[in-house]
Amino acid sequence: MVQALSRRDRVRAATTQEIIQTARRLLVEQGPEAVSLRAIAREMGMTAPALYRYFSSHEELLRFVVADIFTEVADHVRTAIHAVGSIEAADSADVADLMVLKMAAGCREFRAWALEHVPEFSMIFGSPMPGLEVLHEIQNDPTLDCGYQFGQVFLGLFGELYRRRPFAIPADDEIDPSLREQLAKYRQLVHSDLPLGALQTFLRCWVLLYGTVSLEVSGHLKFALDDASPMFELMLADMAPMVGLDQPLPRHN
Amino acid sequence: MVQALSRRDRVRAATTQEIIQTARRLLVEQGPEAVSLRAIAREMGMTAPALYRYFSSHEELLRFVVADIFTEVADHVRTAIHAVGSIEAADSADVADLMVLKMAAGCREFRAWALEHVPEFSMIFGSPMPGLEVLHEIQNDPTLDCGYQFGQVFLGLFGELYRRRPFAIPADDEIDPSLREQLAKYRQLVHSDLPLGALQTFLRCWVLLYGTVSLEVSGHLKFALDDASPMFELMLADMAPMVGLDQPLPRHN
DNA sequence: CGCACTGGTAAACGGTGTAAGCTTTACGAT
DNA sequence: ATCGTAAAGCTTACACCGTTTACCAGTGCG
Repeated sequence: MVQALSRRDRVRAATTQEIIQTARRLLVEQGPEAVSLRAIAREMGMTAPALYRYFSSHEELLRFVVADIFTEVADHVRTAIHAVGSIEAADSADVADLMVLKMAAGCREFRAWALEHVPEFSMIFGSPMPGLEVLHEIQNDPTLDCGYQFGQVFLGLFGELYRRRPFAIPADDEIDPSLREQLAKYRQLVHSDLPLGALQTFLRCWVLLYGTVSLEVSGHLKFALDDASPMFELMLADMAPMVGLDQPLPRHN
Repeated sequence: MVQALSRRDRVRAATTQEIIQTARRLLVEQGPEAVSLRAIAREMGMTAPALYRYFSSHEELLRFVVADIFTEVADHVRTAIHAVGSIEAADSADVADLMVLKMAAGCREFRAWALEHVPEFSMIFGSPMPGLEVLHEIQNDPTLDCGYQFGQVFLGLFGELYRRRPFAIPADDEIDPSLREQLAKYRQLVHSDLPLGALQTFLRCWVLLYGTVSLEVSGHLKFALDDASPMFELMLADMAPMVGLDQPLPRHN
């Protein structure tokens, strides 16, 4: 099924990638408004309409940029999780503890990456992309897949934590019926074998993590706090009991 | 000190208001990109440069729009809180319960307003406005005051709840020193007499509420849920113990 | 009356995304 | 090896955008 790439196709892919990277550089160096077709083309020694050979519109180009950012943050979080230690190297009794450490490391890395990459973070998690409703109908939307991959990083970790050291989750019949139905659909979508209650807990954790980081990064906490890191740690403390810990998610030094 | 407005000044204020309302209408009907000076002017039967008689730039106009939206959502929440019942009419024993109902009503109204006014919500709580850092140094920035007023609605309610039925809060020396310092500054800024621990709890509640609503409105929960209302209710259930309740924040019918 | 100010205009500058058409280059199949 | 074709540039053009400038019709006031 998969065709070997011809030389021309490889050149094309390389150029496509270069366009995306140029767009990202402009985003970081000069802000979101600077990411114009003309600016990108200028930066690459081309003219703006030439970019239409690679992307059908400005918006599509941006969606590829978003996808690129998504995979980067996913990689960062994955790496941070992995750096905590490997499961094989640990005593089987310590494995559960290790998973907890990985969880904390993943969350903290997510925040750290966000704070170091504010424009990128705003791009992928900021206000709804123009034409978001339509976006869900697009077939080859790269953001969907990359967003999915990103979610899998956290969900995979969460699932493993649950398997290694099961914590209290609501039984199926304790879950709001409407929510239960949606969770079932979601479980199927992400090919998970976790109980619905675990998925509910997972989503609650994600809301907590996203809300805290997003609020801090967007600057909408500045009215009260200059440095929101203590609030982030408090959030982690809130998250701990959700996954069956008495202690806040510990630091891994 | 306050001068009576001359007739001309009243006309001017009315026109200013009409510009803002036109901008809001365009925002709602045609999305954020449609709020251009030319479009506003066209809509009002004027030309774009005429708007410069009222606002010094496009961005300043937008900041006034944001301020307008802020006061509207604040009014909505305030009204919803008030509609639950007046304190005078209640038995003194029921007053505390009443405050809890008001709290729940305020949070739910905030979400309801956000869902009914997605473009406006994205405008005031979305990704950081271009040049946000500078924004804090502007003197007559209307968004600062209106954002403050908005915060006071929730903080006032929270404070009254705490006074009527004090709940467990961390003592000053249990608070992270860095956070304690910032909370002290914040308390002074908002002229509150609440203990620092209460302010910390308040901010945690706000992070929870904002994060949940923002995630839902921006559509970044769609990957899992079509209807996020059950998650919102779960969030309210999480919030309840923070303010000393065993039961989730009850509904007021 | 004359003067200054207010609130509008049109024109223009440099910027944007995008569409259309033309040219050159280079690959692939015959 | 050649020829057709498609890819990947280019230029030009259009309709927008925010903003500045210069100009002009009123209005209110000394």
